[in-house]
Amino acid sequence: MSVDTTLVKCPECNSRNLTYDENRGERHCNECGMVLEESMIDPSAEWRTFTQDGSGPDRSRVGAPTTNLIHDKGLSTDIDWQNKDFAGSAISSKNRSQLHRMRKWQKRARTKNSKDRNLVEALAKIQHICSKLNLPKTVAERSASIYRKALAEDLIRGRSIDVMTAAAIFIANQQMLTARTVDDVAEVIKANSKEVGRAYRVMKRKLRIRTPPPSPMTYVARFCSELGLNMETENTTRNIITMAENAELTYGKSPCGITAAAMYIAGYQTGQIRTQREISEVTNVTEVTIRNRYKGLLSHLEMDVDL
DNA sequence: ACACGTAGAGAACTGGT
DNA sequence: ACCAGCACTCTACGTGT
Repeated sequence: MSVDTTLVKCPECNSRNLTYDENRGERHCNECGMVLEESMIDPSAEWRTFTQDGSGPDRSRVGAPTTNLIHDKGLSTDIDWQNKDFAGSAISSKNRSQLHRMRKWQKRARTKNSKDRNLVEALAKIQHICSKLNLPKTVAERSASIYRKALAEDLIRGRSIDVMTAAAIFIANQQMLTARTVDDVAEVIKANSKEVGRAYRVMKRKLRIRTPPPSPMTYVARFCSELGLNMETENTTRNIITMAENAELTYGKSPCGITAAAMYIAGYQTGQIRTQREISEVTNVTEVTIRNRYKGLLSHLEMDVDL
């Protein structure tokens, strides 16, 4: 997290107190919690430096950086479509047909086997889904790398590319704490979230990938913003979650459920009341679960609230 | 409209065999 | 590899304010 004071003011409350969160690719206001921009430019380094300690201004750049998002990592050669030679003058008709054949074979050689073709399709899909979800490029890159591993381990065959790309993206999202839910990812590819969840678990197990256990805290900024809750309520929500985690009330429970319940309680404490229905719609947690969770929180934590 | 509580189903994890 | 038991959430419903 870095605080950026040079840019815009919050359109909601005119505060200049804005925070940019690299992981989420979001800028939000610290006063009112408004999310200002959701798909910002990923600021992370895209090329390496060649100085001794790896820092410093000497950023040598030879060619484009390699990327997991192009199936051959962007390292292949393209033959220009123009029938011009290096000096720009036209190529004779004799050589033109040869060039045409070369282009054709170059294209075929680039995507030579079924795995390559699968990868080409999957990588395009990953970029599409990530952009729909406003996920930063770092997440897309990581998803691509996970998908490559899955393909190498033969986990894709017999499963839908859509679902497997979604699963890879969800793993990356969990690792980078970007606060998207399985439902979010599944919705883009119009798949059942249970399928995506299943693929997600299979992938994690077979590739021995570990993701940090999701904390309810991850979703606070996003859900509070979507519910139009101010900073006071958001901070109160965080306090409640901290207490719940310290009291070990969160293990084995759905993190969104805890977040939902904490927001519900926080609303009554600060006067920014949202109905269970409203919270349910934003968090995708049923009202029943919100009730069960907030009852549990209230009975185990000492809080002064009248609901 | 909102909140509450319950019953049954289903998915996922664990531990046993 | 299969199965039973477990805690949790969801759907669907009736009831209460």
